[in-house]
Amino acid sequence: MNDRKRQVILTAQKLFVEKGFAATSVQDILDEAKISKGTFYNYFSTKNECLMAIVNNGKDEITVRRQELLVGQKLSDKQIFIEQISIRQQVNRDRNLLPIFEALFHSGDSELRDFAQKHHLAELSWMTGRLVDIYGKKAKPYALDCAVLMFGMMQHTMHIKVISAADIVEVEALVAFTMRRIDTLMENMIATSDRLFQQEALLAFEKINSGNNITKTQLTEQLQNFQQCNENTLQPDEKQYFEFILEELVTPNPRPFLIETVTRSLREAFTGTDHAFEIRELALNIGEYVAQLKKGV
Amino acid sequence: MNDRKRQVILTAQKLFVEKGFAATSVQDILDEAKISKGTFYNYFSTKNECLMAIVNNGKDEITVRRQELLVGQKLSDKQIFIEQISIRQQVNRDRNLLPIFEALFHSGDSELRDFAQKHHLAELSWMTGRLVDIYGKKAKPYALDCAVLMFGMMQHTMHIKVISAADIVEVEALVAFTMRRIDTLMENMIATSDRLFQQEALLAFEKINSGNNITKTQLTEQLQNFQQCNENTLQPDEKQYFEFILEELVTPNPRPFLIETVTRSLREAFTGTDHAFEIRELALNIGEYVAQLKKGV
DNA sequence: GATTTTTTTGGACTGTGGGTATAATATATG
DNA sequence: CATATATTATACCCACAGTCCAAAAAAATC
Repeated sequence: MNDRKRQVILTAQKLFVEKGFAATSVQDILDEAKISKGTFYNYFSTKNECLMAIVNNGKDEITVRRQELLVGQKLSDKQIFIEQISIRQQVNRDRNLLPIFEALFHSGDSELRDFAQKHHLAELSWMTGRLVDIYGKKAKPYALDCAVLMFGMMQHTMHIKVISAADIVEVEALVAFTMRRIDTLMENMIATSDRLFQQEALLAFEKINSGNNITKTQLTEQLQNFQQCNENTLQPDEKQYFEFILEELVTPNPRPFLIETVTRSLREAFTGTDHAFEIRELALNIGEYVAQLKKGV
Repeated sequence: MNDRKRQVILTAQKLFVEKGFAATSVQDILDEAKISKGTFYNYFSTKNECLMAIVNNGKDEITVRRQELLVGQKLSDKQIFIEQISIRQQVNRDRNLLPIFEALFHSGDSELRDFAQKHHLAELSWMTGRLVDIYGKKAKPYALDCAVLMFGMMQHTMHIKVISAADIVEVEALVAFTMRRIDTLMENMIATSDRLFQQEALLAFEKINSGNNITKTQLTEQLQNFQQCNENTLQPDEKQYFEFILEELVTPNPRPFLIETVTRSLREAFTGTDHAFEIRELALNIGEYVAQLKKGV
């Protein structure tokens, strides 16, 4: 993805936040981004595709930040989970993605609907896994139910808060409140063996979230490529991050923890710069590879 | 509302169910209902207004059927509540109102948004009141929270069931499942004094649901009017319903229970006939008046 | 039955917005 | 310099919401 295209995405995002998706015409985007119609339709084949790019962009941001939150923490830490959930709500709110995202579901366009559904199910699948991390193996048969319930409670409570309250919604307090509800529900559901979704459904969900595999070769190539392209502009200390990660990757037994920590620092160093996008994409792939590493062990 | 307009509403509804709101053009409605553009825009000033008429129509149906369920039952009966909730889900599903309704929220049009919000808040307000009926006075501070949570859980679970399951969703089982969750949550929230919405919010909600007042004069006029208009076509036993209700209304102390029972029978007798619409409107007003009666006592 | 009023008709017309097509121009790449 | 690719500007097509209006049909009124 080139700079120009990114610029267009950011412009479109800004307009969608301000005016809403439906109310923003392609012409508005052209005027604001100062590009011609031809260029726009060179980047995106439809207005919908532009929207999907924005949503994907937000999704990447969420994924990376969630990975980073877990660096050096226990998977069973409830507070971390609360923060991970909050990230989603915050990013969605900052970018006004909530209404946009919801609009996808109910748009006549089946392409958009499928896209939204896939994202939604991926989120539920992730939540289900995390709930098992937190409540342990005995929670597994009820985790999908609880994830669905939790998502519904949060989403709706947020919605009502937004439309009924004058004051700003404290996302993390809201998530924590919902989490306390899940504490109660999970215990009760285990005790009474009461659930709605069958194990089969869970399996179908698991498939969805199997991320894109990435090989060591692909990853090192990406890193080296970035290094070379920016050889002259990179600060010496910034270069060190790359060198360390590359060295660690070729080690017979790369240490996941170290890679994660350094990657996080790397991303922090580049936040707000012109390279933020590319670095995030790198971080995403590094995270993906590290996850594979951990699974392999 | 004349017959023709009703016919148009039903046709539009059918098309919206089949193709979705956005994907149905006004022209489609004209063709299907075999009316001209002029007529359509004589009835509704916009396509949105047509949609709102459909939604209101569904709402009336729900309200009347909910009233009828309570005839001769205790307000605290949990099963009745479950059925009342199920009615909403069923009517919405039959008429495909769910996606339509949700689409309103996220449409660029602020008029539609307000309309949807008002309906939504009214539903929450109703649920809040019913939860107090069921769990008693001590539940009052937590009833709004629980209503919001319950709505969110149901809506979302339904959504996931629909998009993930091949089999038909058993609405009532789903509602009952959610109700068991609320049993647990309510008890726990009371025990821990844990809630999110403040009392003020609840007061604001209560205002919304204060129905339209109706006077005894207005009601009797409506009843007599219908009687006269259909003097020749009404069966003798059908006439008896009207006569009884009218007599009971002028009594110094009308008995709510009797009026409700007879009204229900009246509506059943007319279900599926050409007068179903008008009778439902009458039943709605009778229910409203009876509610006032009960409050006064 | 004639007259007036209301409703309906159907088509022409406007404006907006998504998307296509294309010839000319600019920018990079080798 | 030459060739490939990206960008621009503009005109154009189509679908659709909504307006306008004069004529026809239907209903109400006398």
